[in-house]
Amino acid sequence: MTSVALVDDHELLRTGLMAIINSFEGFKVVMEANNGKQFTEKVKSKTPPDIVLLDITMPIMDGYETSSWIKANLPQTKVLVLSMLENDTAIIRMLKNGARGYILKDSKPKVFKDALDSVRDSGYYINELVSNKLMHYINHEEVFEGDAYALNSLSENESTFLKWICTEKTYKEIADEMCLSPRTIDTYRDNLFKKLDVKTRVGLAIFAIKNGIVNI
Amino acid sequence: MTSVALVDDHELLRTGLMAIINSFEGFKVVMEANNGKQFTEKVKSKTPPDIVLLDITMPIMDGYETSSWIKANLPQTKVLVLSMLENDTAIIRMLKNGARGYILKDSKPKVFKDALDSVRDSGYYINELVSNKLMHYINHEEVFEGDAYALNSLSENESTFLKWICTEKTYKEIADEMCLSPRTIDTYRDNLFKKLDVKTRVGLAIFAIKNGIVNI
DNA sequence: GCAAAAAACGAGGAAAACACCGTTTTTCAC
DNA sequence: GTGAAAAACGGTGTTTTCCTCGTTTTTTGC
Repeated sequence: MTSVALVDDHELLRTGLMAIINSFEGFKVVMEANNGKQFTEKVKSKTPPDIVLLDITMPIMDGYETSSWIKANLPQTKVLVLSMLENDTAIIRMLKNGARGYILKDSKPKVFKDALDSVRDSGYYINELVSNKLMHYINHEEVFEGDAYALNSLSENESTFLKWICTEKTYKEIADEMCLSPRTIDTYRDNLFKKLDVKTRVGLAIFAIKNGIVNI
Repeated sequence: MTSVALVDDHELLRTGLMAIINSFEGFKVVMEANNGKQFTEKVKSKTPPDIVLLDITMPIMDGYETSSWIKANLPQTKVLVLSMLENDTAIIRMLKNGARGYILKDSKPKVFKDALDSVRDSGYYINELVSNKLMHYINHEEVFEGDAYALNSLSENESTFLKWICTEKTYKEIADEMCLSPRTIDTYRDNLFKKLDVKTRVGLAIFAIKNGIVNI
């Protein structure tokens, strides 16, 4: 019997998933959590699950962090990402953080079953989504290195700044909110322009939303 | 037996929901659709369902349109909204378009059951989310009128403009793309600032993304 | 402790965004 | 075809954003 944990902030989706998974031969849901933080706490007092079904966009501790944590602390546990995000950076970043497979929330149940089977049996689920990104990654490593690395290397302040970016505040007002000089905010912006390869504040906002740094 | 249709583009969520609903005493899922358009076609050859569980964000024909269509064409069918969107405009707009209740996708199954029961028995499900918005709406009708109406009344050009807003192009470049004078683009922007009650381009971009006018 | 790297800060200027004054052209009901 | 409404357009000035030249302070590796 393969044990599965569900980590997703949508309780209704979790309930549905649990029904589906428990109906699959050989799988059983043994743990649920609203976010990564809650998972790390719950798993302390339990046997780690074989597979973690992990969402990316979650409050408090998101999927990126959670996957890294699992990779470092629960070497026997395999992460299967279940997300709405379909963009290159999110996929590559999760794979780099130790995920064994990546499926979209609007997949068919058949795909879902295949993914679980494959992760259990071979340790990985390589679908077209993942293989395409991997191929592209091999051929354009520099680009993804820059992008995915940047996403991983965002400092606490830069993440906070990106949240403020997605508001109507001016940079001066953001500086006040973050208790920093406007000039420092300028530096943050210019660094992020380079890191994320965008040229305007709108570009930053779109990036932040696309990658789940802010939830709107 | 109350018949239920599921209209949502996330197949996995639909499968889970179906399992949950069929486990409820007295409810049965009789129809599924990926979007509003598919629903309107499927329902032609069938008995209309008693309740439609309707998502907002969908390709081709979204929840707003679908709810209006149901209101006009299937007077016996009651719409219960199941969405991720928690913003005032979306809720008010769906209620105006005939929805009988509005629950979030991260609700607990208990809430979900209550909502279905209530819509079946009394025709409505008034939870805190809805009653708060309704109360606020009563007291600030002009505001919501403006907001919800604006969303409905965006012209073709304004929608196109909002798509360009979510890029890194300058207004001058947008003017070129849309074959209009920069001055006209200025007018579009100023009108939308008033209509949507925002002050900056970032505000416009967030609004466009939040309300599904652009898909990122 | 010391050099290197990273973070925070400063001044000044060009470009874009925003605000306010408007006019001309097009559309459309009557 | 006429008047009203909507759409497109113009000029000017302020504020914000973006860019370029930096310096000072703090953190980090050795």
